[in-house]
Amino acid sequence: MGRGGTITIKDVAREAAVSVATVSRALNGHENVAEDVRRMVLETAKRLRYQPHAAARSLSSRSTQTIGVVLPDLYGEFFSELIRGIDGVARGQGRHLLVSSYHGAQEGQGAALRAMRGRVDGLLVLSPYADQPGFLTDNLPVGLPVVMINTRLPNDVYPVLNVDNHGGALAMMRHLIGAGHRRIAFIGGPQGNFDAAERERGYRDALAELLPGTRAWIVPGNFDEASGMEAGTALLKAEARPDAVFAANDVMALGCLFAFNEAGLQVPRDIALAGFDDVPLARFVHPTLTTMRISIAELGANAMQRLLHDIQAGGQPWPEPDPLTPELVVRNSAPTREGAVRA
Amino acid sequence: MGRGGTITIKDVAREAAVSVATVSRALNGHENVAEDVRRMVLETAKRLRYQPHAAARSLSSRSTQTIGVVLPDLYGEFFSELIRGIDGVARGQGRHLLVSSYHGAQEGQGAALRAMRGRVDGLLVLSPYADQPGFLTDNLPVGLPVVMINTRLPNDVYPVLNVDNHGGALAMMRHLIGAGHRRIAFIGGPQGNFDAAERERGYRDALAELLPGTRAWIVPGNFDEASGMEAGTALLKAEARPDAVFAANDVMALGCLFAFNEAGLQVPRDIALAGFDDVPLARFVHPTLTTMRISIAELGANAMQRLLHDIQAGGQPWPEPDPLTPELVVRNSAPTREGAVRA
DNA sequence: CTGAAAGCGCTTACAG
DNA sequence: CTGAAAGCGCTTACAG
Repeated sequence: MGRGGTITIKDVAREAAVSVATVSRALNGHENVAEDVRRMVLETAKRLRYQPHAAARSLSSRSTQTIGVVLPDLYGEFFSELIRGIDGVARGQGRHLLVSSYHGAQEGQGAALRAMRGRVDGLLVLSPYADQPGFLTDNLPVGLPVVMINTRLPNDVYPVLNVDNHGGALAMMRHLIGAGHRRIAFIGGPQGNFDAAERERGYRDALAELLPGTRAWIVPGNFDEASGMEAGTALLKAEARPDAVFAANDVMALGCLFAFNEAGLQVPRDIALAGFDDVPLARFVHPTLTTMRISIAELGANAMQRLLHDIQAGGQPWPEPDPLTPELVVRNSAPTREGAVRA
Repeated sequence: MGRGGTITIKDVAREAAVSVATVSRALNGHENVAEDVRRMVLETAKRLRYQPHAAARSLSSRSTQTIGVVLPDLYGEFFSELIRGIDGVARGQGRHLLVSSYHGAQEGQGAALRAMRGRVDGLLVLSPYADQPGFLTDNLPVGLPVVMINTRLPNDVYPVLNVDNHGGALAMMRHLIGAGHRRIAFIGGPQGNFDAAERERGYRDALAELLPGTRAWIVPGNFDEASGMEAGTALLKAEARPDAVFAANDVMALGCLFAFNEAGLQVPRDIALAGFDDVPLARFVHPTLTTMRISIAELGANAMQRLLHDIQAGGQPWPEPDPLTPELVVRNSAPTREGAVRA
């Protein structure tokens, strides 16, 4: 036995009276082992409770069977769902997950990326710094397969899995307009936020296409509840208030709903309201919130699948993966009008 | 350079014109390196973008700088919060996190535990199988530091971080009784669930101590919303309904609240209601829910701290860690009575 | 303070 | 089908 009482491949070899090479082959299911020898080795390994040492195996086989996941944070529903999706695929393939968060700071993320050397076979990265020139290439080992998630990339060095925010916003606008709304205001998201910008672009494009001549009506927000409340209050001050409000995310829609309730307005009778994301709360508020559902877990699962494909395929050229399509969820805050066309 | 274009310690040594031993010492901050040599090595390593190979380092140093986290699942708020707490401490100490979920099946967990060999310096485990004889010892390398989380253990082989569910239930009962309630019903949790059993025990002990002679009034539940609804409906059918209901968790309390609303009862005027956990929804429902808050992130952080201590301390004897104390959160569903003593 | 060498526990050509 | 040996990229006594 090795020091510390752990069983090594040598112990198994000695006990089974074969060479370590044979033990290794038997355990790894190689073809070139006599059937009876294999059985005997397997049984010996089991009896000794032998468990291969992962670091040693990684070092010689140059494969770790683990995938690194580098995220800004591990907190909250979004990342939780993302990890769930990633984990589901990983388990199915017998891969381990090395998760790493860097809590915002750019230098922290560089370190997190560099520390992955020798620990993982590939990397899933969600990063706001990804579009900084050289950031990825400076910190990532060359040749390591990487898939980016929900990230704007300056070039196509790595495949990216995004959400089709533009298409989702278009779909919501089609729904609202189909339900008869014409004066539709939009509550925007934080400056520089990619998701928010894409959703706003979808709003504008829908107006241009479906209600030509209508002016865009956009109030600022920053994705939190308070900003949604403020936006809602501001909208009610307009001489002619909107007949529908589309918030760039659910949390702001919830704040907006609160403002409408405070003002004594009835949603959707007096004013319709829609969000984006389908947060868990969306189905619990009154009225329940019409929104675009994004399956974050699916996003994670797709990214993982793509990464595993890339790891196995080696350096094949990669077609850009399809973005994830959000799904319209019609609830009570913005119902489909009787007889109107379903979006 | 090594194959694949990666830089190894040899490359740094050659470039710096010293031995690999010196490079290793300089990089690891050992004392016995001349200051100018160290500077030169560090600079060379930086210039070459050298990053030590984690597996190689682990193999020779017998330390991985990573902590394994084995959970039943990665899904939902509980595990998300737990991981957040764990991650916070891990980052502070420069440790990586290898997370593993086994989705319920016992065999899956055994495999997850065994696969940790050579990957981690210690393990954080949350397991419903932990009290099965031999389960832990059969699957865990001897000598590997382990801390269990929220687990009932047959003996004290490993330290356990638990939540003081019994004390929490006592505190809630003190609050309800202090608010003047006398007919307090309890909605129980799933059979065999440790948390649920402890909370029920707290309920019973509080009755025995504070309202001697009162019979316990317990309706079954299984922690989900539907069972809370059923329990609430059942309670209203009693000839004399309770004046307060204490549900073993918030989700059931929410279901119960729904049942009361349906029946036209006003909470808390007609009947008070309390839960346990402080889920995010608790502050959004009407009326807001009085409950016991458990800081799951703190539970995770404490467990991680303890584990790191054990890793560093070697085989010291471990005092059982203190359980986490839940905190009473008084909201509108069960307010403190005017003039009543605060719990 | 520095280097040559052994060793960590595996895998994998290379011979046979 | 099997074994002896080299090698993966580090760290760390051991000499000097």
